[in-house]
Amino acid sequence: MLSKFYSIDKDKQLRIINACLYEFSENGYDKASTNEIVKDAQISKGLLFHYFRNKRELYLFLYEYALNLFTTEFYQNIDFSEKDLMKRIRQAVKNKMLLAKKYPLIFKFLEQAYFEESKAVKEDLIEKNKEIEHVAYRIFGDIAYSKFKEEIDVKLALNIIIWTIKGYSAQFLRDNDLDLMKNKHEEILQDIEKYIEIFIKMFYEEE
Amino acid sequence: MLSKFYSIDKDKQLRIINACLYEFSENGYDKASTNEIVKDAQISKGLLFHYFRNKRELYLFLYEYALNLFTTEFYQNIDFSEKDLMKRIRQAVKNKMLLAKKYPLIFKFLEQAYFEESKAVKEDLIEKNKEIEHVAYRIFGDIAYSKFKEEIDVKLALNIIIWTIKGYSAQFLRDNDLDLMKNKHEEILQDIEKYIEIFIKMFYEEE
DNA sequence: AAAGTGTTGACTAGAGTGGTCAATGAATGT
DNA sequence: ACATTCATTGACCACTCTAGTCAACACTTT
Repeated sequence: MLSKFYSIDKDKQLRIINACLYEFSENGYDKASTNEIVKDAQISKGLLFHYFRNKRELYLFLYEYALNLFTTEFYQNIDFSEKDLMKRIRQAVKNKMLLAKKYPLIFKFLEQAYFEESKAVKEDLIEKNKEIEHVAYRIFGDIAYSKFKEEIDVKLALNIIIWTIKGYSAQFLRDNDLDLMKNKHEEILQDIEKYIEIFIKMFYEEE
Repeated sequence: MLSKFYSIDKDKQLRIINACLYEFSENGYDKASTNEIVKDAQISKGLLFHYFRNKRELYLFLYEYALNLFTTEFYQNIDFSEKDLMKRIRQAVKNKMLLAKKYPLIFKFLEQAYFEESKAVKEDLIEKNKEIEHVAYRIFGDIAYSKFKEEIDVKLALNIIIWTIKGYSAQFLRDNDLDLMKNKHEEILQDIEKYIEIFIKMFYEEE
């Protein structure tokens, strides 16, 4: 079915993909309009449904495409020989930011898909996520947790770290446009660095 | 205009309010249907628009109503003579939970309103929030920050604490139904307590 | 020139929307 | 008993927008 889509002009392919990413990330599944997509991609309505059986199939294809592109590139640039948690986290944050800069549309789309509530696709998304969830925690897998203070519950500490970074990101994205992020690259890293320093003081054994 | 609404039967008033809270919190502003509301509240379409000029006015009234009810009751039960941050936070968490239990519909509605994206009301919400934002941070206003370790940046520490609690709540609400929360009251408090203990160890001067 | 493929966009049938208004019912004042 | 006022109804309107279809056209390839 999708072989049709893959065999067409790369330019057109990208035009369609980008139009979809934009429309879906801006409006969510239900409110996204295929009419807008074809207008934006400069193709006819019929052609879109020639490539994809229906809206749902289109969305799920897009999700897989975006997730795959993002995660593979993300993990390629993680140095798994580095066993220190904080250094690993620095890498991950930096990595994610570079990717958000490189693929802003995909980043936005995935952000929105994370909160997608439409009954038409929600279960499919959950299903697809299960397949890769264990991969996501690879970052915290082979870490030298011996550096932690004995009295600290590592699991709780990890949660604090993750939630802090998520909280910072959420606040940042609320206060700034994604396009603006490109310029604030350094600022973000410095902010995160401050938190990481606190975590080191808090959680690591003093040497 | 609203005097009409306030002067009617209290039962009917509540039926309308609850129907609105439910419909809006379940679907967001745009997708919420006034048809569903009147069906649920068991009144006629005309009557709803007799009380409220239009959908937007209805929503904004509801937001003000919900926010007001929630915040006043919330702050009434905060002991402002207690100057220790962690104790204050314990109070706040407990308080919010009791309110979520007492007014689940309002809680859900406010949660959803926080993420409302509809162009029709987004700016109004931001406007209304500005009015009370400074009130929200009263909790952290008159606190004895002298207990903190000297080398800790209090502002960053506060963010970590807030984001951790938010993160925990978000995860909990994702994993559990709101109705289920009633039973897990104690469990939640115990979980939060563990994090608070870590924060005390991390941020407070040892005595 | 025939056959096959890619591509178009006008069109359909449907669902649903917020909001209106002439008509009724109930209650009150005279 | 009548008139006036008010609350309440729900059929109805005009409209928007939707996902998806399909006969027709254009372009290659045979």
